[in-house]
Amino acid sequence: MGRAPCCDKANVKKGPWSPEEDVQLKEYMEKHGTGGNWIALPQKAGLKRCGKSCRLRWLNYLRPNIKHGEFTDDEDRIICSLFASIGSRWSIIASQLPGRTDNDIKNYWNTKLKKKLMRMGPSIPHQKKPNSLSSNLQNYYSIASPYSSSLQTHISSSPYEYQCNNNNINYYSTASFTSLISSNPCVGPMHGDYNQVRDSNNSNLIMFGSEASCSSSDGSNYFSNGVDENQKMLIINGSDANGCFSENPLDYSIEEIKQLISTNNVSSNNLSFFVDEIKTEEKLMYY
DNA sequence: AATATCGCCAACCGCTTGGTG
DNA sequence: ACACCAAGCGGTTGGCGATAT
Repeated sequence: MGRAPCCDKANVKKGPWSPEEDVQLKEYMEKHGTGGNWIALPQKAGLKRCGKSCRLRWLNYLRPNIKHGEFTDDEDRIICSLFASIGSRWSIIASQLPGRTDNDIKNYWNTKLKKKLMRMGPSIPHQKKPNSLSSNLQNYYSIASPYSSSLQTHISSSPYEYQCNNNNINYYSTASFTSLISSNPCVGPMHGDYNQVRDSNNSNLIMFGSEASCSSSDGSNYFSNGVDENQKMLIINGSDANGCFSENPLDYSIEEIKQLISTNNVSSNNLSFFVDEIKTEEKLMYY
């Protein structure tokens, strides 16, 4: 017993879409939208296609504001960073890259980005050399990328970390961002405003700062300081999404972080991170 | 010049999720 | 609580152009 087909396979066209079909679908969508039912759409639009096929064609290619072509370095970094923390959840990753589709990002990762990273080894662009403080630490790292597509704002936890090539992108220190959110309760919820460290077995997750989503996958269900046994997660300065941000994670020195790791029984074997000096502050990066 | 291999990406398949009655 | 169904999602495939042999 197989799964019932979603449409009459004998009477639907498969394979690449012709320009005529594209026009037909686009015009129908612009006039009527889906009407909340993709399955019924092809017949209404006069297309000999399966509803799923129409949906995919619209979402991945025809809908407005789709961005095609080369990925920027910033996009690369966001993808790497999110992949490191949540894995291949392409739709979530895509939600942080305006104009990009999950399919596009998935293809890009599988065909190019993964290979590019393998060529580069554990480091990725914007890495700074570990300084003397981190001589006993490995130099795995990735960027911390607090990011919000809803604000169209890429927020760095330090205004000094990223090259700003685009005047439309604003950069905030964590402190100024916290203040921005506190004074604008209508802004948000924000997603991914956090820094993490994982050990090399990918089993211990240490989370700094605040997190805004209500999904548990990124640790946001664990808002208080302490260790979560199931997730093997040490939350430092955790807080919730609704404007309730805690103190700046940069306030911790590396010695204090080590102390927290040790007193909370998080295994420090092969813990892979390094400290990056920005001005006089110590900053943890995560991989 | 002919053929094989590679790289890319649009599209498909089927499982999971979430809404509804 | 349960069944049903459409949408969402991610892994995989197939076709096509580019490159290598």
